[in-house]
Amino acid sequence: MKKLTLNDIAKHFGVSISTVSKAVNDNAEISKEVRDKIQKYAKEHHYRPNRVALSLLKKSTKTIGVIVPTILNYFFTQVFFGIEKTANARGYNIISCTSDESYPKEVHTVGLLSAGIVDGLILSLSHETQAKANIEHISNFIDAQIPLVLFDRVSDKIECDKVIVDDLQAGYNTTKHLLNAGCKNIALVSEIYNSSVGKLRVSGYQNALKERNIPFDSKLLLKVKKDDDLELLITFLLDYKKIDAIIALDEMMAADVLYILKSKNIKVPEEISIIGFTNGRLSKYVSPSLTMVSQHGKYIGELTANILIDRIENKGDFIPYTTKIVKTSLIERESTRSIK
Amino acid sequence: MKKLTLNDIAKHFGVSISTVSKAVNDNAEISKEVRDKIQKYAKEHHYRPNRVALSLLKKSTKTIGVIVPTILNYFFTQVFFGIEKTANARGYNIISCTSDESYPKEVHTVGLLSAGIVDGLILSLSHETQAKANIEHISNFIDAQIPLVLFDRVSDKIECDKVIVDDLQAGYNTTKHLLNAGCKNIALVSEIYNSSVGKLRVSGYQNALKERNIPFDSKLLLKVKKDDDLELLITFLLDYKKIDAIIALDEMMAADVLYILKSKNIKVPEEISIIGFTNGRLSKYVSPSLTMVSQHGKYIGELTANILIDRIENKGDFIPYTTKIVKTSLIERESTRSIK
DNA sequence: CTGAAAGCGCTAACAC
DNA sequence: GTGTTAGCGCTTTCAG
Repeated sequence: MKKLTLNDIAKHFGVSISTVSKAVNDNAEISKEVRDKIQKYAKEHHYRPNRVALSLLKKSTKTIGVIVPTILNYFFTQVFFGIEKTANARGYNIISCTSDESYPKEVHTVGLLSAGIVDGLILSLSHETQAKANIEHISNFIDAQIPLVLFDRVSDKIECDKVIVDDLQAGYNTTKHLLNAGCKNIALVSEIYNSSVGKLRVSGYQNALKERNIPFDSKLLLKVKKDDDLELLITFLLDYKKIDAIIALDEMMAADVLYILKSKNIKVPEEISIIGFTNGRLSKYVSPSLTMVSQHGKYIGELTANILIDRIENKGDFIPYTTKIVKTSLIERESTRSIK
Repeated sequence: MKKLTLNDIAKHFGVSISTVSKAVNDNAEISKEVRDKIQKYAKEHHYRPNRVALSLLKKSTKTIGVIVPTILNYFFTQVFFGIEKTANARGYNIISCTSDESYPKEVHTVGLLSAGIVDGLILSLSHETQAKANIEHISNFIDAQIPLVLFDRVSDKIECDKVIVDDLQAGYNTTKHLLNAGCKNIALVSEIYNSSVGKLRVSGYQNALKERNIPFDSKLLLKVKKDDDLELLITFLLDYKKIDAIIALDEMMAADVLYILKSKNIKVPEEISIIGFTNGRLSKYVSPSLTMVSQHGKYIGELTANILIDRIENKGDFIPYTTKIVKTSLIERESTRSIK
């Protein structure tokens, strides 16, 4: 049985198409009998109004686009989960896309979503986009008058609603926590040194050091590229200086660091403490379990979706753009110790 | 600047709307000059044909729906990743939905997606749906003539393309592996005892036992409900009998079991071996690292998407439905040992 | 080479 | 209470 349309039903009963439309929408204009018999027929034949036609008419698709750099990362999965949940609760569907950290793919996807298929867009910039700092595609999107909310990986050059993690503070807090615990030489490993997020965390780290008059040593800042051998970099680091603690800007990386240290028979946390970012499942299960910074991904997703939908549904009266800053929490586990 | 339409451009040049349509589509019917100037204008003003209007006209949205029970699970995330990748490569977008293992939510979502917004659907049944075995919503969907591919959690009662994991064989293989290693009393913990997948794995487990004339002991089969205290169940199990090995049907559960055993000072694998299902990130990082069954999630996603898109693009000539069975691999790590 | 018109499925004035 | 009509943005015959 092919998809049923209003026209089909109208023909079947020998009435006009608008009568059927009104009937299925339970419009009181139509006599009770006619309404009932049409509704019964519609139900029996599983009539569903064509949402594409409705979208064209109403200029609203009730779907929102989501572009994240990758889904294979606990933080983004969490955010995505939060977005999906609140969007659904508010009657929206999600079109989900991945930029794979690639600038051209992001440009392409943003372009695609600007063609009227979404009522709004949630985006976290790809690493490459942030490195290039080329955001023309975003400006074009905004010009098309479609609401946009940026989260986590944002850009100052883009004017729109934003939800960000308090990464400066988080970098500061973690470092301070380690300093307070008696650590002196604190290294930091980052795979996202070009992203806004990575830079802020490093700044926070530097701020905490400066406060204690500890000079920043760039050799303690490990910038790890995709295919770099982390083990080798860590080996060099340990040869260079006695290290008390390592901050890793990613959960996997924190686990990798732990793994490498263990394989070198270095005791964690007795000899070196580790703190990682993104409090996912790994951190709890490795041993020693890892002290982590939680960014509250699910909450960020919910907040982002709510801000976007509020703006979608409020078109007309312009509300100034806001930037919400979500605080992080330090989840203390076994990978950090206090040096007396 | 509001979204530009063909009409706007037509007015701007004082030509007809169909001329503009042909011009932007680079139709040779239109003179080179006119084409060029219109194309130039369109590009400068970021004209993008409204995809909703196109969808209505072409009766094709170039999007496919994906409904998974949950995204917060490594296997489904992997499958999703595979789907997204190949769908994008073939020019399709993804509308992603989660059933949250809930029957009503699945019914609702399937209904939503049957209203013309997707060209096809990829679905893995929710736990509740499989328990209830009520699949009327799926039948209705199929009646609407929209291609459907089921993966992993499928149902015999539904006639459509399917991609499944060879769970019977996987259950058999894991059990046999443990038996060959000298294990006698092998327990199995499952949170998905109502799902097709869970049942098949248990059948495979039973087959392997039967082959060795080991009677199946239902007390060794732990059915864990959402809020059950796993630690307590394991304690009872260990009190009941000397256990040589535990098979866990989920990665988190395997890690939990490991955790519980360690906390009881039971050596893994010296005293008890563990094999888990779903080879995610956890398994590699816990210690001892876990021997796991890999279901090749990404490949399943790619395969599923390809089958669906082939069917979408082949409408007309009917190809018989296929069921593809994807074999699993056992990834041996440190949580299993051989008893001499 | 360009334009008029129909139509995808639906809703909402506005007639009757 | 029911029907007619216009139109959302686009493509595609078919005339001119």
